[in-house]
Amino acid sequence: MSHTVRVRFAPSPTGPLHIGGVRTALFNYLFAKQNKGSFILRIEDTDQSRYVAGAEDYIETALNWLNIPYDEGPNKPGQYGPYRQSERRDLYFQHAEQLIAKGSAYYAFDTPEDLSELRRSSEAKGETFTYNALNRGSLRNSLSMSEAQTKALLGQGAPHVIRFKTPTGRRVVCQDLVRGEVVVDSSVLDDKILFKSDGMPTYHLANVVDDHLMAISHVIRGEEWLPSLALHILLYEAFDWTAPAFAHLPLILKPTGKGKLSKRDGALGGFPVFPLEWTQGDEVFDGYREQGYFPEAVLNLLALLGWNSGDEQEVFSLEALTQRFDLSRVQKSGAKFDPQKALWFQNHYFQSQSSEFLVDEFSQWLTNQNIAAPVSQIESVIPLIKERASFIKDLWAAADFFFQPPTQYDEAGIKRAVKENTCSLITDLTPVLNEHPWDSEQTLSEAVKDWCADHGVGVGQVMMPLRLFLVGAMKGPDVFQIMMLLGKQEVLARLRNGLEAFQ
RNA sequence: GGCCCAUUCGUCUAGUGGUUAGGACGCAAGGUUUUCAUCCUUGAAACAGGAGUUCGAUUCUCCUAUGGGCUACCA
Repeated sequence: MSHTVRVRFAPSPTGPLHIGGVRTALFNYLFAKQNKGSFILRIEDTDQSRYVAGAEDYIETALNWLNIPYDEGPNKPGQYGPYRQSERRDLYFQHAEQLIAKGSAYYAFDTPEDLSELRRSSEAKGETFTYNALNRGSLRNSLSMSEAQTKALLGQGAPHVIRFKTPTGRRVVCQDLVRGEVVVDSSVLDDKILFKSDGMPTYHLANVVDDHLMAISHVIRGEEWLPSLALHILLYEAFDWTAPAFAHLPLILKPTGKGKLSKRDGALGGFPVFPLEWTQGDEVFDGYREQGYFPEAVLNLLALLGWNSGDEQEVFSLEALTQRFDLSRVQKSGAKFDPQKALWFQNHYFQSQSSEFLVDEFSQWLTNQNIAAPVSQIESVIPLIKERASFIKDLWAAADFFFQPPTQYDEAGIKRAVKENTCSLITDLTPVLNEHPWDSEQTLSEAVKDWCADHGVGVGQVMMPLRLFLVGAMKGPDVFQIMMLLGKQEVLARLRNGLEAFQ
């Protein structure tokens, strides 16, 4: 096939996009880019009752933050607009009527109450009510009524829907790019509503009409749509249209427990489920961006959920993914989300950032926290603590002692470092430090070690309390590096504080 | 219940009709770091079960089990 590749991401603005949706968007984006095609954003807002203000903006912002922008969409119209389904309702109505004219659809006047009553009584008998060829003849629709009756009802403006007249006894063979052949017997399908009584289409109609009208070549969507695939194939047939190619992506599952990942799993498991923070009422849902994840880390971890390159590479830039992505290597089974691996990816990308970038980001963070710190100090500190952090905010925990003296000393550290003779040792060592020219960590280190040797003192007996007094805990980079950065006056002051605390 | 999809270490996964079934995350042990983190080395850890096809099945087929999805005038 040499057709132009056009794919779409078609979320419903009913709330924030979660990472499953983000992954669908990513796979669509990758497929479009690697085939020099177009990535289209279509907003599927046909359910007015579930519409959530702000959700569409959220989708736009999330795609931008992740650096996977669309080529055509609501805010970047191409020649196939509009890109919001609510703005295309006439199109759907025309096409539904077209189907009726062809005998592939019909009007139905059953009320929701009628239908739920039918479902209830079926269930009571241990059966399932299905609106299809078996009973459509005995329900209130244009198939069971005379033409005059139907016309009269329509003329009165009686509430009605348009249903698909599912062909019976068809063995519908669907081709899926990740699953191969999926066969469904059309007799088990029900006559799905295509057009609702509120004047809006359902997903099934809108989706098929739009994908056709927008010249979509490949439909890449979540596995939750696989059961509807046969219906969609039948709809393309009824319209006499060529169906696009389909690929159904495996679902992202909860890290523990059962079922697909959902909104509240994040709070339970301590990891974000959403790319960006989202507030709903008084509930706040965590976002990767707000947690400090880098977009490239999020993209990478999502890409590896349900796809792999076939070799042992796991770290991919967006460019590399665009090169290597392959629909046929998409996994068939659902993937449990692993928050630990997410952290690992973030750490990896954090470590590969330049010091300049980290200095900028950390300076910004400090400013936001109202912590004053000279840039020169930050520049010196970053290389020393970078490998101890995975997020910008971690840098503070790893480096706070560079900017302020310890206000308390870690209990376990005291136990390890402070012995009976510690204070006298440090007291005796102080003049040595005071007289030292403080020219390099090398000579400083030699001076302290020589002193230890001269006095028959184990180096550890001195190093441990030095660290504790300077840092406040048994952590951090090399003690002499810390001393050089802090400067003689500050070091001596902290040692005095320490001595006071433990004398 | 019905329909559809799936099933390799705890998790994400590679893989083949004959392999010591490979990697990554996590975990454990050791080493480096006179601290912590990093890093390095090593280790434990899997083909859901049963039939069948075959000289031989983790690989192919069927059944069972388990998991997942769908079953709305939601998408």
